[in-house]
Amino acid sequence: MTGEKEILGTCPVDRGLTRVGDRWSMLVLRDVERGLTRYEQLRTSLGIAPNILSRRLAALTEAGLLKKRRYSQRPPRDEYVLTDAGCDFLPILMAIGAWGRKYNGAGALSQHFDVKTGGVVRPVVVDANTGAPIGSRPLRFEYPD
Amino acid sequence: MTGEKEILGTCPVDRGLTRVGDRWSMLVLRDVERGLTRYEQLRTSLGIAPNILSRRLAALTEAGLLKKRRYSQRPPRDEYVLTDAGCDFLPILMAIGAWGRKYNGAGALSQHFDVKTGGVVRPVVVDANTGAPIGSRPLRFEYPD
DNA sequence: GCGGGTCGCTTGCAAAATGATAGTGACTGC
DNA sequence: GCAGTCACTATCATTTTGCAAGCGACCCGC
Repeated sequence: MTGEKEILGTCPVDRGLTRVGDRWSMLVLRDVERGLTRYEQLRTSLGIAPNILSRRLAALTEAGLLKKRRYSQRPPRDEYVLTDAGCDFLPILMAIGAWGRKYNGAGALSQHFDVKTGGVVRPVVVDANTGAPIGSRPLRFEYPD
Repeated sequence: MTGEKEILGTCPVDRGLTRVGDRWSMLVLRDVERGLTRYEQLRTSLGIAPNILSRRLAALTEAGLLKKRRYSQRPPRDEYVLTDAGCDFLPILMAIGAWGRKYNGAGALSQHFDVKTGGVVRPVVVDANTGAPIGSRPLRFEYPD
């Protein structure tokens, strides 16, 4: 489906986008996170064409973000659950969501709340080493060579 | 070029992806961050077809992530620079890069360093309220309605 | 045991996006 | 003039997407 063969440059962003770099894939992951793990649930929630959904699910499975889980033997039916790689991608979706809210956020939007504190979650990308938000400190870019 | 008219659901992720949800757009932003702001620079760096690059630049400009800046009056030539919205998107690219490094990172990859500390930047998405990485605490999803 | 109904898809075909290649216009520098 | 650079546009083939219809394997009611 996807070629899976890529020349693979030195850019990690490119590497990441090779696996999930399209709208539907990300929206599928978002819905799976919300508990919509079955084909029909995803199809109706997203309003996506069935052949496209099949292809996205196969690509995401192939890419290692989702895996199939049999939830009924007879009739044989599978649902799609997040792998570790898939779970690790979710924070990125939240960051995209935060950006979307800020710059395209007119009207009422869905939100995440921290169960313990009850507060709204405000996703920010920080450098784990310094704790400082990315963009607040000067960075230097370095090529491997 | 892009329809620009969307029904706009209640999901902020969807809102975000409406503006940048494709591979080339993100790679363009990445390159602009690296200082490749001119058409020819972008085209040769990305290996993208000129018509596609034109369309992406127009879409990103329309979407408010880039703006044109005249750098030569005669001959009239523009370069593309990041707007505030564009700059705010960069941390997301770094998060995608971190994910790509982790799950698709064989071989030598380019990296960001903190100029002050000299250390490698490790982008993580945290909740600004608690400081805890997204995924480390239980969250609740809530629809507007 | 036959006629729905659900679920998870596949198939066929039209429409839209992408991509390769060639060309164009406005210059500059010689 | 004449070559060269830069930022594109135009044309067309290829690829991807999307819609609508159908299909196979069941289950459920009668």
